[in-house]
Amino acid sequence: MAPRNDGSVKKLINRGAWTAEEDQKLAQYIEIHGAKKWKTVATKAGLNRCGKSCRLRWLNYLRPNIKRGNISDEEEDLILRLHKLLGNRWSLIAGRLPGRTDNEIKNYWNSHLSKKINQNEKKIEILPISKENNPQKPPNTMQTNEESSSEIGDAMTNFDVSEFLDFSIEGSHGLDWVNKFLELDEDPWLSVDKMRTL
DNA sequence: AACGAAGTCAACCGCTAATTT
DNA sequence: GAAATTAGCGGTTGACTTCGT
Repeated sequence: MAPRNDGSVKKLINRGAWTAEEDQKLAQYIEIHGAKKWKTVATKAGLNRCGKSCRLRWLNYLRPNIKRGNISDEEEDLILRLHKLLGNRWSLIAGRLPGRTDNEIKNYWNSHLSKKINQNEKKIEILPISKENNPQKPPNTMQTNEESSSEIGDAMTNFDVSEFLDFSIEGSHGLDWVNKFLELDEDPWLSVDKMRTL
C-alpha cells in the first residue's frame, strides 16, 4: 500500500504498509520493554509512526500466537454463533477465538459471512410458511441483531452475560465454554450447517 | 492478452472509555 | 473533580489480487 498523502507538511509520519524493518524494530522494542504506552513505543523504537499505528500492527500482525491462514469450519461456526449473541462486538468475538484478531474476524464477517446470511435470508423469504417446518416461528427469522433483540433477549434469560464476558474463568478459551453457552442455539432456522450448505 | 468488476484485507479514522496527572 | 493523555473499539478506505468476459 502506498503511503497516503494527507497534505501534512509539519511532520512526516509514515503511513501505509509496514516494512520488514519497521516490524523488526517494533517487535524488538516490545520484546524488551513490553507493549504499553504506544506513543513512547513509536518514538523509542525509532519508528516514524503514530502510537496507534504501532498498536494496531502489533495486535493484528506481530503479536505472538497469531493464527494466520484460513478460518476453519469450526471457527466459522463460532463466529456466526457469537455474532448472533454479541452483534458487531468484534473484540469480544475475537477474544473467544484464540489467535484471531478482531480486525481479521470483522473482515471475514464482512467479506464472507454477511453475504452468506443475506443469501440465506433471501432463500428463507421465498419459502412458504409451514407449521411443520417451524411451528413457533415464521421462517424469516434470520434477522439482524437489532431485529433479533427479542430472541437474543430470550437467550440472555438463559445465561449469565457477565459470566460469558468474564475471561478469567478457567477454560474460557477452550471449547467447553462454547458448549456451555451455545447449546442454547438450537433454532433450526439458524443452523450454521444450513448456511454452510448454501 | 487485456480490461473492468468484484473480492480481500491491512491500515487509517473518529469516537468513546479508561487511566493518569 | 477537571483536564489531558492513552487505550481500545468499530466503521471505513483504498491498494492489491482474483475472477470473469
